[in-house]
Amino acid sequence: MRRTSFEHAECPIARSLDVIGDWWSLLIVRDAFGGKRKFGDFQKNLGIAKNILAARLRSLVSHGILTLEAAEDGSPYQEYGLTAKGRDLFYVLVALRQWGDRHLFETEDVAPELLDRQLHRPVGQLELHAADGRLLRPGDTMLRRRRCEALNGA
Amino acid sequence: MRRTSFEHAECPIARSLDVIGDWWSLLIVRDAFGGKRKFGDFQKNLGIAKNILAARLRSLVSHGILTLEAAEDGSPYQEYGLTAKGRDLFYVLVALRQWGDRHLFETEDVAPELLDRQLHRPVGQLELHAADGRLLRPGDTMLRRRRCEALNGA
DNA sequence: GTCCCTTAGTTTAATAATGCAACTACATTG
DNA sequence: CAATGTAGTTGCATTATTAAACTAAGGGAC
Repeated sequence: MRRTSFEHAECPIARSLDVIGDWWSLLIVRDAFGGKRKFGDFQKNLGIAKNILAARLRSLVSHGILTLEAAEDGSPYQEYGLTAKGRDLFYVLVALRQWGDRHLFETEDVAPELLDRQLHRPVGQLELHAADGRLLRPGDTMLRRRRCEALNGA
Repeated sequence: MRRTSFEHAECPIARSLDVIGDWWSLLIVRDAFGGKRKFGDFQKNLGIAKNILAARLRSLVSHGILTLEAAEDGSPYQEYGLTAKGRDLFYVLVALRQWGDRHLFETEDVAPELLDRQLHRPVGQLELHAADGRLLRPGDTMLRRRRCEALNGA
């Protein structure tokens, strides 16, 4: 592991990156969203070395992002599935997808489109709103260290 | 570089991760949002090795996420600043922050709070909306390979 | 100008992570 | 029972990261 000094970082971004900030974890989660469930599915689709994939899947399971359960379709093997915590990475994946769409594609090659499953129409951009509903843009926010009630006794 | 097979991946998530998916780049961008601008600021705050920081800053500049310009405050050194492309990583950082907040903190240790700079009140959760305004949740989306106009001549 | 301090890196050598290929284990198919 | 498919593990070479020492350039004190 790297960045040991951040293991108990107070910053949630650093903590998140310690869990899913490596080269493969988010791609595995992306494929899990895409319906992949078996070791071989991930391996073939990602082209990742099998030992690395095994280590990543183990890590994701140990962090409660994936579960490893017996397959329901009768196959004798086990399947990896997203937990609620793993499904909640949806917004991280969408943010990465939309940033990549906006900044990493030329007009020639076009990214696949993210569609609403009901309407089959493109979804909007991720939005962050203030308490009063105003749309917030980059730089419209600040951080405040939250007060720790545990410090002064009760 | 790793994952060379994904260098021209059609998936915008994979492309994004190729650019900012390493262990340090997003933390550097986070600190840039926090006002850090000089090499030493990043180095002290992150505890990163100086050669790695130099390599990452070079990479971020070469990808158009940071710029390296003469400092405005008269100091003889240069400063790193976010470009529009870099500022647009805001949503990725917020997504990681909110996921970490929700899943990586116990009741005892609390993450710093993201506030609206105007109201000084906590911001809402990132939202993804369908074309008709419906709020979309994890799994409510699908992908469609966009059609390539270049293929059939005109 | 010389000495020393700060800033911003580079270089070097040790350590850790990754990738590749071969191998194991187990269950099914023929 | 041999062949095949799935899910890994093991060993080794390659690559990335780290820490520490080193370089270079500017500024201030004298």
